[in-house]
Amino acid sequence: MSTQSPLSQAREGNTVDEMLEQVADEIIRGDIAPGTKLDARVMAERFAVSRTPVREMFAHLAAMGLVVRRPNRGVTVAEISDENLMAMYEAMAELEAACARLCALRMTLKERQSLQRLHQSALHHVRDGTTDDYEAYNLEFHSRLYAGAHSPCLRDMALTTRSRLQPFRHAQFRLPQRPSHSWEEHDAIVGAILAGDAEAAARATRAHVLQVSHGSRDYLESNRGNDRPRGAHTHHDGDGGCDA
Amino acid sequence: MSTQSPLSQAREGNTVDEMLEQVADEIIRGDIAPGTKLDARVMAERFAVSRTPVREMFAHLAAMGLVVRRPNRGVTVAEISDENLMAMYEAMAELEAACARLCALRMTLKERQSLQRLHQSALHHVRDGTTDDYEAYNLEFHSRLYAGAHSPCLRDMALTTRSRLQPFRHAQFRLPQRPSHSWEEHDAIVGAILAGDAEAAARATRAHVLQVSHGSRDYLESNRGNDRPRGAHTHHDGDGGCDA
DNA sequence: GGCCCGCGAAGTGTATGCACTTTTCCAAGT
DNA sequence: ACTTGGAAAAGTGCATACACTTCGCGGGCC
Repeated sequence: MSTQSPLSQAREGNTVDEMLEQVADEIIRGDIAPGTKLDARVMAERFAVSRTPVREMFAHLAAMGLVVRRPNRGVTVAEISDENLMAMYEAMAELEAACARLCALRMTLKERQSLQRLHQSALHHVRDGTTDDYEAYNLEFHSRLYAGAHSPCLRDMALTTRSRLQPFRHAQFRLPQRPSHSWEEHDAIVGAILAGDAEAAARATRAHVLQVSHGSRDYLESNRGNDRPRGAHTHHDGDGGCDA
Repeated sequence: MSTQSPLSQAREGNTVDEMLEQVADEIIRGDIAPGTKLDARVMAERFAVSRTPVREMFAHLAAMGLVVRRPNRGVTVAEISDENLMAMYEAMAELEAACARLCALRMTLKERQSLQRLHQSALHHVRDGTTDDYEAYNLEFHSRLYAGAHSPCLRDMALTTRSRLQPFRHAQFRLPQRPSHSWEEHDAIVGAILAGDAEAAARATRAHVLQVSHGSRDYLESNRGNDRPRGAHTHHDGDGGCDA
């Protein structure tokens, strides 16, 4: 969108990346529900390009794990089985635990102070109870963990995995007492990091993420009966399905 | 390859994937050196296809991190700076440590026995000194760690990261006493896993991988002066470069 | 003699067309 | 009436064609 370029062909650095960012965001935000089929032609029309760059975007989305491409049957936004969801959360837990461990060892003084400030200032979100606000804080908190590890590769893996999990985490904090529990778990993590206790930070983070995963699973299960009765999670999928 | 289909168009499930597997393998095996430019046209001729599927393959390779695509300037097989190499090894260490931790907790009896057998039977490779044999054992050993964690997502991440590291590990075991040291480090890992000591397994694995990373770095540095004097690692690359 | 500008060739990115596969729907048979 | 075969339509995948960008080179200008 934005600058309506008068020319017609050859740029790529803009075309595909812009589409990719936009569509990926829509999937991650949940605007496009898992299981939806993405038609290459309507995508092409929507962005006023031909099907070729759309196909390339699909390839990127598939590589990110946000969509699934089956040989001659088009692409659908990824739909994760319960087992896979738990497996991904488990990987996420290990990833974040590793980050937290490194945070405890390597965060700069500024980063530690900033983390603590962020964490403390979020306390009123817990009381006021604005779910969206807490979710924003939560996102930022975890991002700080990824960054504080000072390991770009780990950070990227964590961000990627989080992106793939994001479509399945919506309304995660709707459960009444979840924000307060979450904040307390964060508190343990912050404490361990500030104290420089690497193993404790790892343990606390792992526990926290696994706790979140249980929330996600319960939330999904409670919705299985109402929202989509025709078993949307039945594709077996063979391998783990989280190559990324 | 295999069945030389007489037809001409529309199959994808074979065409791109076969090319991808083959080229990725060549990059991983080091047949194509890092920094080499891959010409889309000659690729197309080589596989007797048009440039379209070749481009798709390039997209996949880029997503795997094996090649770098610059806007209008073609693709080159990935060349990793020293800092990025170390960062990737660090991530690898955390990934493998997490796997080892889970191995200690969840490996079946059969897996434990099989791991120990593999490890013990490799002892003679250390003495006989066939580097290739030891490397094969080493690959298998680590693969068992990934699998034994029973976490498909972690396994895939580990395999992906290993693929990206592989081109830079060649002749890693050429250093005289490396196999013997490596075997002893493996021994510590196996011991911890068999004993069910999760944290010890994680520590031992992390230490082992970091040890390997130092070997890789030293090997690269010792070759920097001779093999490629015109500084092949100077691209700054901005972000971490291991989005996976 | 050295630097800069413009032109040409090589190569990348996108559009379009065509071949094949899958799916759907309708008709004929049981 | 239900199932089953097949044909048409929809949609994916590849090839080819074309537009634009980048890099290299030679001639003109300082």
